[in-house]
Amino acid sequence: MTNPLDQVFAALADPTRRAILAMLLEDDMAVTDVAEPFAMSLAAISKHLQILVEAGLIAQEKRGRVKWCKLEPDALRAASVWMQGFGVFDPVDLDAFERFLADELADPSSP
Amino acid sequence: MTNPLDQVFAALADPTRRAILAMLLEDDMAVTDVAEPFAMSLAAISKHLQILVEAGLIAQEKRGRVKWCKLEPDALRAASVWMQGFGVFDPVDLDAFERFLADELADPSSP
DNA sequence: TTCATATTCAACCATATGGTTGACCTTAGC
DNA sequence: GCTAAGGTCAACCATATGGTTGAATATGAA
Repeated sequence: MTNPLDQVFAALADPTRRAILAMLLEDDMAVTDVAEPFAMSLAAISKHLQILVEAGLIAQEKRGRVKWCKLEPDALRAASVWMQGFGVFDPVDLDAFERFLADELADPSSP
Repeated sequence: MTNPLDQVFAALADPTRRAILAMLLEDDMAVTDVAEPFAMSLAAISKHLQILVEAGLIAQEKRGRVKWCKLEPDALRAASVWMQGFGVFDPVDLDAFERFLADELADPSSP
């Protein structure tokens, strides 16, 4: 799964990870605090966070023995832009969007 | 995976399915024609289409022996709204879209 | 009727995913 | 130094996913 959009959408497909993103929207959090409301092990949450990092959706920074997690909206933006190409048809940008689609279809790493 | 957003994002996580959606943006298509550009069996494409139907992203209608597939953008819009809940971008961020396109053209290895 | 086309079904396979547990490393505090 | 807290790692397990093939079904054409 090399394609960045693959990783972003796959990361968003899990409700635990979407809930984590929503929590981080409020504020930056430590890994243990992220895990607290969930009925699963810390290791499981740690894995979810790793997936979010690899998708570019969050960033982590270690200060002392605490690892802080913060939202990283750029990857979300790319996915949102992809989706909005379907939902919103602006005559001005339709040509550009079609070029983008042609590009994605032509890319051998994609389909 | 009961949550509709789970299904929508999981459906979008596969590059074959995103390419199918892009094709259907052009026009409605029969299953066989959808499958034509892909290097995989018709049965595999049939499964991908079923996943897109269950996610609400496309609809299928059988006329004669041909089953037509058409885009159903409402489910996409729901996912888009979820992402916009993060508030980090406008519902229609054409600037972001243009930047995204520029990046795409500059780096064809990452659609 | 007979044959071909369009599509799905069923069984199977390899790999990915999401979870567990217990051991491990690093850092903080006493 | 000793102990505890914060996280990760490794091994494992069950199930999901994405693909295959061959048989089956339904419709259209001759």
